[in-house]
Amino acid sequence: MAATIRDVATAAGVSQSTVSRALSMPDLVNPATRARVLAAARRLGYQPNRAARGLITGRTGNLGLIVPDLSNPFFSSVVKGVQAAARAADYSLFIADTDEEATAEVELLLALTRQVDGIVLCSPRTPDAELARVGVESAVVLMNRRIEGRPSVTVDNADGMRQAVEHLAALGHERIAYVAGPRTSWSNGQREQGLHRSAEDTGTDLVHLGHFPPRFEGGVAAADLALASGATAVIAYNDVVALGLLSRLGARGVSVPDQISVLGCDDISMSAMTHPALTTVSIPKREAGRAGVALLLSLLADTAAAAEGAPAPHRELHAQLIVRATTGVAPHPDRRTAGGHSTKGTTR
Amino acid sequence: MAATIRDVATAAGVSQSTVSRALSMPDLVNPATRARVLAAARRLGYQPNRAARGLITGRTGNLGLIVPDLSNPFFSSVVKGVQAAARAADYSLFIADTDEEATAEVELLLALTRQVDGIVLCSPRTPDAELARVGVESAVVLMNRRIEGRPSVTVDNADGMRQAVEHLAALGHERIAYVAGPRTSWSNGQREQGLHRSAEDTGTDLVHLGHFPPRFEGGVAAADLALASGATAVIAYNDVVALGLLSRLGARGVSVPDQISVLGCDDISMSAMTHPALTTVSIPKREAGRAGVALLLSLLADTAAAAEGAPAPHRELHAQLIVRATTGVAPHPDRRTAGGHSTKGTTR
DNA sequence: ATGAAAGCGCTAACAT
DNA sequence: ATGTTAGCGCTTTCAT
Repeated sequence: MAATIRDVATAAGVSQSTVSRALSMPDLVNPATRARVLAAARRLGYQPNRAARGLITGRTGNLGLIVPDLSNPFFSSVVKGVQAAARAADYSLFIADTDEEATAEVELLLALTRQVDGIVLCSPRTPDAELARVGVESAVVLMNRRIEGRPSVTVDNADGMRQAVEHLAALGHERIAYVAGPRTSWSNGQREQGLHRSAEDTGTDLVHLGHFPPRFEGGVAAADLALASGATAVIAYNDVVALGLLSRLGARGVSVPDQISVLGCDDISMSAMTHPALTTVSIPKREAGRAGVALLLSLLADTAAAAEGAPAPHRELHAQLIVRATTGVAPHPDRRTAGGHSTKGTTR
Repeated sequence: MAATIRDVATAAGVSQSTVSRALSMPDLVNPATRARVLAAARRLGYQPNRAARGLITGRTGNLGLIVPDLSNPFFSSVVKGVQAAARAADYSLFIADTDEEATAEVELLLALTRQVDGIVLCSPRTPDAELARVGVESAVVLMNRRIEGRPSVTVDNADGMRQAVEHLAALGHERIAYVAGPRTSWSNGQREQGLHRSAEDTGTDLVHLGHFPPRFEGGVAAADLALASGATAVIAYNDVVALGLLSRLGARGVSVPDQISVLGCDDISMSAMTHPALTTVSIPKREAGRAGVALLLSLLADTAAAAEGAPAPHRELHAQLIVRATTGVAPHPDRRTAGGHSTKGTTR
């Protein structure tokens, strides 16, 4: 059996309380006895039982994180951020993967709530109404979803899309296709809004394709539609879909970016490793994870304020267009100053 | 406050013991009272406090997983397998990321041990000797590392490499370069052994390059050495390194697989998404995760056997060469039956 | 079949 | 500055 606080107390010749205090409120004990206690603790390899502590303090020292798919590189990065922030604050982290199932989300939420002080719910698939109905004890921070009255961390997806459209418009593109992600995705909705607004502002035609599953195969399937649409540039719901586009376009012998430009979103690490590399709208994934934990901790710090009808805190992060040295985005084929394309332009 | 077992007892008009029994030993209570208890529990939204239960049963119902880097796609897949298996067995999962730091590994091991029944330690970076010194209460299963007397799950890396070499030899390659991974990696050691043995068996020249960091940049850095080595085929420590090779070779205008063949290892999902797709040695990552949990659970089931000097259980999984439709591997440039290369062969 | 009571390891009043 | 006591929510004897 592992050493308990009693063993340490006996070994140090003091009472349990003294041991407890020596460990968690060091200034309240005599330096000499504290030293004795610490020595005994180390000698016995004592590790406090956090479950027992939580039973009385009401705080578990654990946080929970629920994500749709751990093997999706987007979520891996978020998880990494959450994990780092949790550890820095001396919290342990429960992680659960729902396999994209909305029902598993509520289930896990309920199962976790008793074991943690707070939960980060990442990119929830559960409908707003149902999510509102779930009453959990723990503090819950939503990530990549905004619900009025709920703490949340989001990214300015619409602005990210605006940057993308303005970039393409500046390069002379007049007709842009968007390969849409899942209908139920909040992020996709935000992105569509941003696209439509900035397409209008820049006087660009926007062709809406999909919805497609947010995977490689989604991009493969969308490629032919994108070509047929007459668009000279395609924006994909995310980088993985953009990679699918690149693959299918390559297979059809269509050159990127010479014949058509491809733009991704998320800035997963793979997006920099392809030929050509992807121009993409970078989402600060790790930062979002950190921010989620920070929000959670602030919520836990003053539960009083939370009980009062204080407005739910919300943190919005910035999305940033990334253009790489070699990239899948080029000027409109007819508007290039360099190369022999200008002739072609006047021929029309 | 959340409902406790007392609240349920009061609501159902029975004692705490009866509620407890109704929930965990259903046959020991009268069906009628059980129904009453369950109804009350549901009505109050009762969720048992697992920490309190663990305090008395000595089992936490939690498992721990320690990995070097969550955002590495290899580990994401392993995590996914562990997570699924844990959930299926009604265990919650603590996950910790060490950021590749060996010291963090021991630290986390110590911190986790009190909160979990068992731990999967994935691809440990800690030296054997130090790892042996760490005495943890919980059952620990090693993954991707074999230490005598310790339960572990490994993959037959050497055989995977043998398959790769035999494939290349059959295609006529006579000189193969290996871009080595980290010196301290157990897997890399296994792979090197397999490579050397099968190179000898097939009468192939093996050129050893590196060690290189197991990242994209590692492959980029190794590409020029590989070209200069005179090898007609390169095997990379893993797929990410192989992608780095592809990138740099492409930048130098070297055609893959026409001029040089590239082979990866791990079968991360990205390996199927490139142009050309990677031929790779597939490691059953999810399966390894599942196997780790299975081993852990069997260990927990009969702690008696574990206490007796029963041999530490070990599970070895199979690695499998994957050749895709379009791939980065082709026959030796001089030995191709199709195309105009045969002339070139005789010219020499 | 059910209830009463003890106790898991720990912290937080309340003494001293 | 330290010790004593009660009790967190639960399971498990031991009675009944």
